[in-house]
Amino acid sequence: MPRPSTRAPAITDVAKLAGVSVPTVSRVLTGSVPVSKARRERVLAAIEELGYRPNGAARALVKGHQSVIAVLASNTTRYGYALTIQGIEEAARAAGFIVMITVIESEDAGAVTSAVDLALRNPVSGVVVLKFDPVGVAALRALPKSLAVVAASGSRGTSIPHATLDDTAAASEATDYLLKLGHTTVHHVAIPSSGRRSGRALGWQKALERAGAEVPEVMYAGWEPRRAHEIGFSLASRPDVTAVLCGNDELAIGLMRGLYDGGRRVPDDISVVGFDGHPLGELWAPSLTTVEQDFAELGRRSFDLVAALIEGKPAPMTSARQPHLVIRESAAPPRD
Amino acid sequence: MPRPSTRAPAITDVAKLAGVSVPTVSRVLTGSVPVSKARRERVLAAIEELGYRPNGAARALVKGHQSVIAVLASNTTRYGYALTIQGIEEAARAAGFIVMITVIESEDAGAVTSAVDLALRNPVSGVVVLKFDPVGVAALRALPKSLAVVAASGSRGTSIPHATLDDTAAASEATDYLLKLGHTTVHHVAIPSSGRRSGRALGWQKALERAGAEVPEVMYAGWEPRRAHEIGFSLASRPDVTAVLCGNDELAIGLMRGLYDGGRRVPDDISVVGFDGHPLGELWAPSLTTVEQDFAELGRRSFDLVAALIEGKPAPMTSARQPHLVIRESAAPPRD
DNA sequence: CTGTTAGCGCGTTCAC
DNA sequence: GTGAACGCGCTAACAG
Repeated sequence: MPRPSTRAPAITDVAKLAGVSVPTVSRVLTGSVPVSKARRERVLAAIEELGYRPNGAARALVKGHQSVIAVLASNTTRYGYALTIQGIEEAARAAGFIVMITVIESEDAGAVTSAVDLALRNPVSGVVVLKFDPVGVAALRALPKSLAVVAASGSRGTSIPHATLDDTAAASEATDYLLKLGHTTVHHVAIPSSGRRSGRALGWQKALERAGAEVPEVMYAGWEPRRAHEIGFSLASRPDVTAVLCGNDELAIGLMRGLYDGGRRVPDDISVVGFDGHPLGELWAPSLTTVEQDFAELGRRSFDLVAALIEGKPAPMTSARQPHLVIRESAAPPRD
Repeated sequence: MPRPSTRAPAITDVAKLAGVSVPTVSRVLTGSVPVSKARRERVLAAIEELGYRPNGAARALVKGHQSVIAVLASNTTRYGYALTIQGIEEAARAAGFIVMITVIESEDAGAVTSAVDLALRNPVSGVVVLKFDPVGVAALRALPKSLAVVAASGSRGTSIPHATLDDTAAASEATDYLLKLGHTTVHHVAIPSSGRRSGRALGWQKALERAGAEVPEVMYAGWEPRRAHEIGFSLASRPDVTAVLCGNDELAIGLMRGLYDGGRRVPDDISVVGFDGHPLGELWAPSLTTVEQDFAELGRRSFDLVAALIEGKPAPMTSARQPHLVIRESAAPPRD
């Protein structure tokens, strides 16, 4: 069983082997100050031979922070979350940063502060909070103001910098589409939201109001496709429901199966539109009409934002590629 | 725009405010040595007032390592990968560790070493490699022997400690099931594998050989459900194919849609069995018969293993909850 | 129980 | 260009 045994080589070892002083090694490492070619090469050779790797903790101690950005999220596996994190990691790695992930299991104050404490125990350069839900909002509140913090979110920010995906407009677009198809109104099965009402629910409601259509009560499904399945099953016995906009694709899929189990057909009896652009949506039968969102891009942008904050540069206010409706098979004109 | 401005409070600030020496503060922090109640409370109050948080880099410098474990993976969003990472993070957080994630984009030597260097620039206590594919294998090779390293994998390990999910046996079970249903043989659509052949392919082949059934050529689909869709579509015109075991559920879903588009019905015309237990599988129509695997548990176990290595304890050789077949609707006896 | 002293590995003065 | 000296924040090893 391999035990961490031999001490990792330190800069002093390199200096000794190369026959130079420690600062000289440091200089070739950072490239801050020129070093004579001969010495540089000896240092490089020594580094190579020893397999030396600078100690990040020592570096961080000197510089005050390390090239690490913390990501705070309530979940890492859900589609949008996972993709956003992937985008953050990708951009971070390209910039020589590494990402630490800490999940916050609930919006309970204890869970939030203990997770934040754990994450901030390391001298991170900045933090990205996935503000897709109430947990994200709570995390933002618990973060010290002195840090470089950005939120990745669906809704626009307040005081702290936000990278956003405007799902409100996209939800309106999807709702308009269903209305235009001839449905008298559109129902909404919602995911948990960061505010009183998610951007998606807001956009849906606005579109309905603008069209003078009735605004049905929102059905809350949490994150569980199974719950959406139940909702779908019960909706199957309600002939007044002809179109449903779902808070995300997993719910849409659960809903469609519930509808199917209840004896209703999509899109013949009822139209369903999802949200996010989950890769399995297009493989469903019927394939899922949905609002595609570029979460990876949101993640990259979030990183760019923190990076700018860290360097004290003005935040690059380039807006993200916005969500857009992708028309497939699951929505159609109503029956009659 | 909030810039990182005011220096974070350090232990000296706390000591000064509490009117004690620095080591005393350290002692109440670590609890290593008893401190008189009066002083302890003053220290605690000062910590509270200042919002002090110990600097992990400084700690790491002293202790030789910090409470950080690095996770190396080729991907963070695919179902099994994401869940394993979730499990690692969960166990790590419970133990006061935080996880850093670095993705390795390809098995190309450059990509591997640069990612490993980036990850190890920080003084991690240990590392977990997701050895589900060739990239994981390459990463393992690039890691220094002096580190506490464990692989989370489907296949059993060689020199380094492994936490495994025995998918070979489970693949045999699934294949046996299809054979028992009356299929003369079973085809296999494979994911990329960490070895020449994945455990899943191996188990499938073994079961076939044991039963004296013909072993068809493996169809490689990569990770893309779309590719499985194409395979399904082409398989639709091959009446000799009556049962397919897929390397994962996403492929199974893509395959089923391809079959559907090619005019074949599942399970009437053809049986399909997936792998992993993706939550959307049960919502498909037909719901997907699959081999469920507890990836989160694999992740937790992987962390427990590194944690043990770090402390120099013998590795806890408790075996993980093993994958098992979940029978649903997508597999049935052949037509004739 | 407590304060003093030393040192973790590195970058950054500052002299030469 | 280069080396010597110092300090980042913290804990461990000593004295008391």
